[in-house]
Amino acid sequence: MNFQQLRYAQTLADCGSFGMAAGKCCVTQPTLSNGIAQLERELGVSLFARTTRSVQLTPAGQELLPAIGDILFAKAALSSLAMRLTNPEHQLLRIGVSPLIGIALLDVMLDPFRRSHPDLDVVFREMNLAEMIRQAETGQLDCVFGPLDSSEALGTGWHITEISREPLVYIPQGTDPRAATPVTLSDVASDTFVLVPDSCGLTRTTRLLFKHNRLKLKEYPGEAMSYRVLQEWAGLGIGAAILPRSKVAGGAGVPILLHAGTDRPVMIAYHALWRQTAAGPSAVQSALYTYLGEVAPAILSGLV
Amino acid sequence: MNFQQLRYAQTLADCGSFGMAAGKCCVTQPTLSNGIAQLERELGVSLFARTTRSVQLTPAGQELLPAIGDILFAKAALSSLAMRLTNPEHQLLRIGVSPLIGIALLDVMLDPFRRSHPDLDVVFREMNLAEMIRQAETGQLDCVFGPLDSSEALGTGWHITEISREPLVYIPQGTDPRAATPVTLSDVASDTFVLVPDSCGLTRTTRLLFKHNRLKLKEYPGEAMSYRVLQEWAGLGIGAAILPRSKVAGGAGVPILLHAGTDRPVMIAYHALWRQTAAGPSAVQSALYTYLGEVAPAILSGLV
DNA sequence: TGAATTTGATACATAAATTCTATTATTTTA
DNA sequence: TAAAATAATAGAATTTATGTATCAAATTCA
Repeated sequence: MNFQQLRYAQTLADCGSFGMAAGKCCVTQPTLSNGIAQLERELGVSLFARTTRSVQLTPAGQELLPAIGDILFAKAALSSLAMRLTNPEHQLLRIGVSPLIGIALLDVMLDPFRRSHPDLDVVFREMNLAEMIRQAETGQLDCVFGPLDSSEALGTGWHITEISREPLVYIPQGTDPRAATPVTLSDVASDTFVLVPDSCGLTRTTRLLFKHNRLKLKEYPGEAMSYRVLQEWAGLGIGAAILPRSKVAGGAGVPILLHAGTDRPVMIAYHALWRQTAAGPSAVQSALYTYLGEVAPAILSGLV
Repeated sequence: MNFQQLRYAQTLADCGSFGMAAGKCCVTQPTLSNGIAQLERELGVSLFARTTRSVQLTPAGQELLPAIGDILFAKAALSSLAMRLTNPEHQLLRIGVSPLIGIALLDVMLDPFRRSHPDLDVVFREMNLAEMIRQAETGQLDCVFGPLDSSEALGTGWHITEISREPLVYIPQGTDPRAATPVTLSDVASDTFVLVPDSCGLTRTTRLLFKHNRLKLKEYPGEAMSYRVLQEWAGLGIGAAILPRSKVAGGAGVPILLHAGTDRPVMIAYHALWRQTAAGPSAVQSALYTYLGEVAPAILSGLV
């Protein structure tokens, strides 16, 4: 096991293709292919299910990928810490990201900011929403991104900025030939819904949505391991599902927007969140927070 | 940077000699020497101060070593997680250790336990006491070891076992030619004391000790970076110090035991701590907890 | 004071690994 | 059925890591 192989695995999970991941890692496709094979051999499990047309994470891969991310995060932290010892100008921003938003999107959003701060390292960590908030609280993360609710019960001293929002869509159970016209929450409240594990924040958002509309959410007892699996299960007739529009896989046709009581579509809001420290923010933190309020939403609105 | 080099650095920091560390890592001394040199070159800082007779961590090394430990901990977690996927019998115990106790000691203490559980991985993480307790609370660690006070304010559902205790010794300020007879706390309460950063638990223990005896602790404003530095500073006349007996470096002569009011020596107690989970402990956890109560103290009493 | 010992660094040859180019096998697409 | 796309394999070249032998410096002890 080496850091290169772990980076290959992380990139491949992002890209979904050996060739594309190889390009991103600046190596040839066989090199990446070998690296992944070697890592899988050492761990004793297949991380990726390959067909000649696609690559997907196996269930084992989905379980192990966060642990791989932890290693690379810790490595980046070490490098950055060392950098700061030789160059006190050097700054580090540690950012937590909900899997619902994903590192890839944040990476694009913060790209202009990173360019304008050459002495800055930004390290991302994709993790459980609750754990993320705890780490921001203890100063282990400088900023976290996730689907927060406005009614969020946070302690004092938090700053919160909405950076983007998008509509939620309804995935009907089975191959429901329903026209792609919006449905209201009460229309579908009698369905049984398949949910993902409550770590990214989507499950909690869904539950809160029903609660705020005074509806009872009927939950399917099993949990889908990914957004893709969620849709598969819905297609197989196991239950209906609710997803942000950007997470709906392409082949599914026109998505069915969810509406609350009136004509208003139900939106999921993504927030940036950070905690006010006693010492006050550093210069780079201040710059980031300004950027998040002013520039970032414009970039995201063109992407999501 | 690679995992081998990080392991070299961690082992070297433990051993204090290239030759011994090389032996522990099963490589030759030049290999380890090269590995360390390469790591230092990549990080851009010296981690170790070498003389021809000894190796010590530099201040930079002391700052970076925990980050190195984090990487190796994350790697062990990944390996163990993968192992459990192929062999469900396989168990993982994640153990947090206060720097005051040190991984080396725990390693020896748990050795018989590990031998009797072949399908068990034990990974150690040396860290801040407060952070450790938090991680035990959220289930990220199975058991933590540190100098807890009996008056410790913990939530409900915690188990706590004393595994060992040892006397505290008083290091006088300067080359005080005081006879090595015990002193009482009130004898020395007027001294100014040098302390270490409040992460291992010794500083908190010292403060509590004074508080419980209704004495005011005069603290030197700077912090010594290690127990060795603490003694150096005391020797230089910067202030007095209080240390567990096992942490006193050899050359200092007969240590001066601290007594509370009566003849009773002041002891520091080391505890094992774990949190009762809703699901109840696994078989291996139960076995560990029994071991900690019955076998471990006997082993430790012969070592500390 | 000086020889013996201990410690870490260096040089160089060898062994191992990584990576690349070229090619193959398989599946999907048109 | 041909073309295109994808991942795996083979083999050579390169790079990296390791071990043996040796050196330089400091300490120990007679």
